[in-house]
Amino acid sequence: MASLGELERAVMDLLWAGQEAATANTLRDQLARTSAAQGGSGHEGKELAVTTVLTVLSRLEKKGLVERERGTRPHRYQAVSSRADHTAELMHEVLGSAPDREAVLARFIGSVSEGEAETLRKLLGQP
Amino acid sequence: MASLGELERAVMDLLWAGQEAATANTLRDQLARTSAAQGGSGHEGKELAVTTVLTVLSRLEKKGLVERERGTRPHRYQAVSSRADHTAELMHEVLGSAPDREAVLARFIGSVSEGEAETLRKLLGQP
DNA sequence: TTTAACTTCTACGATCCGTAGAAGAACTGC
DNA sequence: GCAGTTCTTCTACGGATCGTAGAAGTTAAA
Repeated sequence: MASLGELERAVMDLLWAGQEAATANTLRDQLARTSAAQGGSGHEGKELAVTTVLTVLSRLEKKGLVERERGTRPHRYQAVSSRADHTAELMHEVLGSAPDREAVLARFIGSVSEGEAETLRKLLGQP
Repeated sequence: MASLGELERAVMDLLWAGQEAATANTLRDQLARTSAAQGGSGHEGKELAVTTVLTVLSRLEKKGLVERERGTRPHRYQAVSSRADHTAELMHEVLGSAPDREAVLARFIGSVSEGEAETLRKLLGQP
């Protein structure tokens, strides 16, 4: 139950990019600008209705990806976890469904760049 | 475009498990047996119509996960790549969409079991 | 207290997936 | 060669998810 739609993903990207919690209106404007100019993948320069953004935010909330402050008047929304955390979690999810985890890891490592391999070695440290 | 439905996944699991290419009928029977007894997740003991299996196989073929021998009379189907390869590819796909790959890897490594960390060290070898 | 901003409810069309019947194509035994 | 059987393709429907947004209800501001 982890897959996101195109607009849902665009919204998450904005929430992950900004450090502050955002309102639906802010997000709507950012979506309108994010953005024809950028190489943004898909959801660019659309003038969306605010209700559209609110619906998407509600769905993201139900999925546990977003939380909102209900206290403030324009509710403020923010990502529950960082993009890196979320992505890493997704990777574990994908990996977890395999009965041959070690084989998967082997293939995975096999096609990682040398730079990243180096990073991984550092992260793994000594036994 | 990588996510699979429940039945699609069950079929892939069978194709990945068996080493030989299988026919729709074989798969149908295996699906009927794979199986109430097993802890199979979801798609168990259903008596499916063969056309149902064929439809699913066609969809998997369109997605590039399965290929079929059209020459033989009952067409024979097999997975294009091993489960491990496919899963590793999926992991790369998930990772690839992130601008902060190293951060993701860090989180990922952070929540890997010690046994797997050991495996990873071996796989990475020396610089 | 009227109005403006904001949220919730409801809904519709598109796509995807599980499911399968109907119709068409090919093989097999006579 | 023909009839019956087997197999494939085409078409379709119902449920779920997602993009999209109007209508109605609620709260804050003037």
